Amino acid sequence: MRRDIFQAIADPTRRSIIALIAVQAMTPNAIAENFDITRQAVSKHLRILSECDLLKQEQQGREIYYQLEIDKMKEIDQWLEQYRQIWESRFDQLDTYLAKLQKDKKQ
Amino acid sequence: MRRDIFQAIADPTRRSIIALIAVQAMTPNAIAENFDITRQAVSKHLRILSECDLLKQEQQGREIYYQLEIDKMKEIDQWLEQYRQIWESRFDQLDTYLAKLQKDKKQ
DNA sequence: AATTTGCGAAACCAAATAGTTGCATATATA
DNA sequence: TATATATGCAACTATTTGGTTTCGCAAATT
Repeated sequence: MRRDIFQAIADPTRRSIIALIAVQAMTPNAIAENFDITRQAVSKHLRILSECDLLKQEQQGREIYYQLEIDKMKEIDQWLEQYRQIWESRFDQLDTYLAKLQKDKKQ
Repeated sequence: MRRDIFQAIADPTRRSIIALIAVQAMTPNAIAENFDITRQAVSKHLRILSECDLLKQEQQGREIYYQLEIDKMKEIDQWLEQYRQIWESRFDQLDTYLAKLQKDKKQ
């Protein structure tokens, strides 16, 4: 079973859960109140998010508080870095122009 | 059919295709040479990436050059922004500490 | 003109996904 | 002690996904 952060954030419900938890740690029941799906479905999302280390748990009696592991989000940022370099570069447009010249040459 | 950029980058093959095309525009055949799947499978990935405006096409005779629409990648960056604010903030640790105090109070 | 090449579309398939219901268990509370 | 609550897990289901093979078409090549 593939389980990485990109697959984790692919689901819109999971992105909403991440946004919720980013503000403050919450229990599965409290989270589920914000969605139209069952608590069990939320629990499965929490498991998926936990499996790729996006969440950490803290048990408080019979309640479990889920909290966002914000550092893990940096992985996406790191992946984006290579593309950020492209769009921030002023040579960007030049490259495109050169590629077009290359293609036109073939015609 | 759901089709957004987060679902598009969820697949590792598609992320590789994005990385390839980021360097220079390529034809489906040329892209497929880099993978162990059929050209048709690559074509389906290209369609998915195109459907969420991550790629643009340029026809050159019977060849089609696919190019990365780098601006679209900024959407991910924008989504990350809210979390970047969290991890870059020095109040980050304070918030966590306050949340813990809150929870401990309940015990 | 006949053939090869580059491509997309369609039909099909196995596996993964996101949801459900039902259940077991541990902790609070009456 | 009996009951209510919070949670995770398992079994099941419909849909989506990522791949395949087969096909048709248009552009290049012979």
